Amino acid sequence: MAATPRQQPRHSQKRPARRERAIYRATLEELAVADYGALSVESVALRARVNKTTLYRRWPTKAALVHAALESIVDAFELEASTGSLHGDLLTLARRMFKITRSVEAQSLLRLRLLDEPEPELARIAAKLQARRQAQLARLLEAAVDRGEVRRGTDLGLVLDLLGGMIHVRSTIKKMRVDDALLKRAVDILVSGISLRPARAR
Amino acid sequence: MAATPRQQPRHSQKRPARRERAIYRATLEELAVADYGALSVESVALRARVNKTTLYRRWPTKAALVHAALESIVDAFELEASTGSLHGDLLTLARRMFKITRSVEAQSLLRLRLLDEPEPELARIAAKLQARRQAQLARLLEAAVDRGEVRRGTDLGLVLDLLGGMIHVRSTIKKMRVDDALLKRAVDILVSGISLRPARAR
DNA sequence: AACGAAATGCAACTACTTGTTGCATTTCAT
DNA sequence: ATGAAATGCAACAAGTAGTTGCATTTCGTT
Repeated sequence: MAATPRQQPRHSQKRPARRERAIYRATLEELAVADYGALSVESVALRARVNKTTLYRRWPTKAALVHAALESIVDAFELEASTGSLHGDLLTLARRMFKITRSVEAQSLLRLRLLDEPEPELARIAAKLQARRQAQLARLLEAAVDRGEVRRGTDLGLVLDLLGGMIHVRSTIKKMRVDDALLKRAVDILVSGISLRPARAR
Repeated sequence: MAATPRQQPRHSQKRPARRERAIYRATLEELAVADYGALSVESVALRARVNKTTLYRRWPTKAALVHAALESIVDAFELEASTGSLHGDLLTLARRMFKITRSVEAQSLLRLRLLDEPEPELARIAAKLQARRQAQLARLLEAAVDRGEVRRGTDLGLVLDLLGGMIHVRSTIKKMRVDDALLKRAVDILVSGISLRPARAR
């Protein structure tokens, strides 16, 4: 259940050794294509080109390994500048959401959130990471809201989940192609739905 | 890989024996709380109060068992009458979606869709079932569309996925409470987004 | 009610996967 | 160059998955 290797690494602790990072990456990659239940420490070892004893020595259990890999995810990213319009900002947001959705990190985080059963702790951590990421995304909308383009009382979290949920369902679950035209159509609908000015057909 | 028990049951074939149905149900229930990867034939046997040899004899592999359980899902349900307005019909649709989302069947279908890796066949079947269900749901919107309340050229599939995606993310992934007020707010946004008449704050 | 075929339960077993340990070899800060 | 820490390797122990033979039960048929 340890979140970090048992022994303090003697190398410079500043950045995790590249081997360690390779292992975390391999773990997440495995988790992006397979269940947590189906994930085996050996498969991670194989992918990371490392002996399985190495893994077992540093992380006593599968859960500990995944835990550490999770903690290694840094979810900071740069925020784009505001485009100056609600429509533009929401589209920027949608594109960013889509990009994130397809990442290895997001895929494995999803698997862990769905987990919840044998390792609730992992589900909790995954949830926290995703919440943080979502909060960052939400800031992309702030500018438009501050500009007063959005109808008062609008539930912004809901708008985010409408957009993000659609992207998630189409991309991850239905494995449909999600292109920019689709994102634009979705944003069109939502903008007409929440903007102050009466909706007009585009 | 057999979808049905190896031997023809000698009993009346009309309806599957109740034991068989109990086994399928146990399989889906297990699948609703655990990975496909973590799913074990023994756990299904335990839940169904049946000896594991019985399962192994009738379905040679775990995949075959799950396959059969999947096929046993009947996804017909009654369609509510139209409420006479786009808003009302969409709300009815949303409520129905939410109800379905929480069902054992939907939970296990989701797990199988996410699978795709060791058993693409299962993912394919799960996809087909969900598509059929979605098509049924879409019919709830037909009335409103026929009435001409919806803007021409509106991508109805997209609207469905906006709504359904949000419900899925909130309910299944984030495990947030989804109440009727939330559904109403979502429908409000979407209706203003797609209806012909200029949107008005409610 | 009685018979017999099919299905099930039970227990023992094999095969495979997972996790552990001892020892030789490599890595790396000093 | 040296030694402590980390790794690889191979052999092992433990646990889980799947199989088999046989006794018992179930249930349609007569």
